[in-house]
Amino acid sequence: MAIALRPSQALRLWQQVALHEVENGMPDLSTRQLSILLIIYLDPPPHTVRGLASRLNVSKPVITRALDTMGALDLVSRRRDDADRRNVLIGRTVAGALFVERFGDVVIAKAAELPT
Amino acid sequence: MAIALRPSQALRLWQQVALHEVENGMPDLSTRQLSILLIIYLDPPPHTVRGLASRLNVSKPVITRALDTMGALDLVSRRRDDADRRNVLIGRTVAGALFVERFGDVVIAKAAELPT
DNA sequence: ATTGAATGATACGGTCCCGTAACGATGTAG
DNA sequence: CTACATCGTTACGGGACCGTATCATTCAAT
Repeated sequence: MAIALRPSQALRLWQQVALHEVENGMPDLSTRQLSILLIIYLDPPPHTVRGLASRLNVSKPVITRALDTMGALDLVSRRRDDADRRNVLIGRTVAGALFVERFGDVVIAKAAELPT
Repeated sequence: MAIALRPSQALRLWQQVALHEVENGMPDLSTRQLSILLIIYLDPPPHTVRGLASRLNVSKPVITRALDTMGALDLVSRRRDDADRRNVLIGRTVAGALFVERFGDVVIAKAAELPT
């Protein structure tokens, strides 16, 4: 069944989750970076720079730079596609999977605490 | 009643909302900026630089810079406190209220579309 | 009046990100 | 073999943000 939220609940949920991330010193990801990360971890592979750029309606360098940053944080990985060596396949990492899983837990916890 | 979310729903919700913001070219706010914005619009005033820095567990310049950026976007306003002129009171703007309201609508819409 | 505390802003060097344009590497078609 | 297209990356000048330290302004207490 669909999830029904009232406006105050929706905004409060976002606030509580964002606050939790900031308070606990998690990486200060932008909306773009978070979008990319969640696509990689929620949608079926393969993921390429061009595919992500097209889906997000942004330029390719935006994706490259986001992958640079999140790669430095060990949240995503890159490797060449052996079938077509022009492509770069973007993959998951252990640290990234843990980050996403923990993030989901935060959302669930804050949703459970929402006032009626 | 509390909102119960399964892990896949929680993460998918975040993904869909983030994707919607990026696709539609909304300001690419960081988690810190979003936290500050939502505190200003959800929590009762007054809001000060020091109070926000303390609540978010970050330094004062972080708040000043975030207010600079979001002020340039006309999402928040600043004015001196006449009672204690050391303080700066952070307030809402029409554009900011519209942004937050629209954002809440996006969350509600994406939550309603979540698969069971 | 003087001292000290408190507030928010600014300066600094450094890193990240922006949009646009060009680039090297690789693949494809004639 | 020679164009040409595609892919991801890099270059560029500019802006935003970082953490730390310092600043001017304002208030409070002596």
